Amino acid sequence: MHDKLPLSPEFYANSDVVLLARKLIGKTLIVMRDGQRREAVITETEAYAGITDRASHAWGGRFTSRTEVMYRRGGLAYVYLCYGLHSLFNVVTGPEGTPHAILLRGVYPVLNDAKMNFGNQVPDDLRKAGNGPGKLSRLMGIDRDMNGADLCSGSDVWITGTGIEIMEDDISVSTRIGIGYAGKDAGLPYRFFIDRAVAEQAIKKTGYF
DNA sequence: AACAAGATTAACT
DNA sequence: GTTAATCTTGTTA
Repeated sequence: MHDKLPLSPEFYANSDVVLLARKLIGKTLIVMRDGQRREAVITETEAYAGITDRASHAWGGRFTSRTEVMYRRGGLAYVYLCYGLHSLFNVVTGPEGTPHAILLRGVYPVLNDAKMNFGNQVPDDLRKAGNGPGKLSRLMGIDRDMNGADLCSGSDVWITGTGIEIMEDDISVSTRIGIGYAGKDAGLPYRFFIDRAVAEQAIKKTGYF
């Protein structure tokens, strides 16, 4: 049994948000909700590079009640409502004053208290339940109450580096989704993802449990 | 005070 | 491929 300790503040303080977005692939998101524990391997991320990135909420130095949390130290949660319907979960990164964030866009579930360990037998309806930023939050029980949550305390929501190994060659890179308004920044290669089959094989091969 | 847009999703044709 | 659902946010179109 792994300890599944949260990643440290030092990990999140790295000012290279694109590198961190890549490093989060294959790590495990853990959420405690109503006494229930849920764990899922991160399969898709996008980097949002602070004030210089037209796609970022903090572009041009915008500092509002919504974006305020992005300017705090790395290792906090930034959760906001998108299209009036979906809570999107981000990881704040970089040192204090640098509003970098990483959007989690996909996870593959590995544990849910209600159905116990999935192992190699994840139910069909859950295999795709975390492939999308809005679906991810619904699957894991994340909502805006978690905005500003400390990902380093290991209490409500955190990310652990133990468990899964992903090969560098298995990580795909592309432009980000749904940010056509961002002009030339829409072309930046800031999205990282792995196939579902790769995630399944890695979980199986590493022997997660 | 009013408005347009949005880091999406599911259910259509 | 198209569209409705739904509401907060940042801007003033």
